[in-house]
Amino acid sequence: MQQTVVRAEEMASILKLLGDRTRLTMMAMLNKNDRCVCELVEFFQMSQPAISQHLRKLKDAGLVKETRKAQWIFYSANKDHSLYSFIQAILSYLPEERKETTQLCE
Amino acid sequence: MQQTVVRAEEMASILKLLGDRTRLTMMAMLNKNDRCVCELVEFFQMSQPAISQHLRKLKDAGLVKETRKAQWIFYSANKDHSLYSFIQAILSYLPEERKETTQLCE
DNA sequence: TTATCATATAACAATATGCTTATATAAGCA
DNA sequence: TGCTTATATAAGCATATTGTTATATGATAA
Repeated sequence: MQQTVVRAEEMASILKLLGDRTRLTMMAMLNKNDRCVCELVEFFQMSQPAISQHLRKLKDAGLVKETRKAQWIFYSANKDHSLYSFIQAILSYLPEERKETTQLCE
Repeated sequence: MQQTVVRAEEMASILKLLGDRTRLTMMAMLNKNDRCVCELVEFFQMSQPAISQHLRKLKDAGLVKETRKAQWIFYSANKDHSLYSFIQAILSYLPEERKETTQLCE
């Protein structure tokens, strides 16, 4: 199986984004389930703007994508990202989420 | 094969360190060969203190180790780091170094 | 409509980061 | 010893990062 090759510059920018506890955990969550902003605010116990700003960075890098459903915007990992397999490889080292947080908005 | 499980906090701090083009490339180099500081200064075309400061961060995290040989201090990846397999997995996505830089000091 | 809820964005402040220059330390050599 | 080379550390500065509060936007519901 041929492994993707990632340029150092590009890899560094992805690692920098994931090099933040909140964003890393967020990516891991969004890699398993879609989540609306309010669920993330609830989960991380952070202000809504703080969460939105983290999501913005992940979105700008193409790591997550959004889908509007009625008044909510759901985010999820962008599995079409050209380096998704790399990201997946990193996230695979994280343990499973402890409490399987229930969907809040829906 | 059982894969190491890494706490989000700890993973984030490693990713943050590797989320810098210089340190990432440096880790990849040191994972293949020992290098003295002067070689890194030469390679990265950066000031000696700048290189030393990056090395310090990597060393503080236990990612690299140093060995003095006469007047030179050689750095190399610390393969005994408890999360070395994780770091290795990340670095494995980088392409091979183009020009196989020759040893400068020795 | 207008009010409300969900989210984004702007402006700002505190702190962190990554250089720079200057200086300290430690080893080798004349 | 005193000079030189290799490296580390300290101090300072510019910029980046990450949160805060205030406000804008967009959708739903009354």
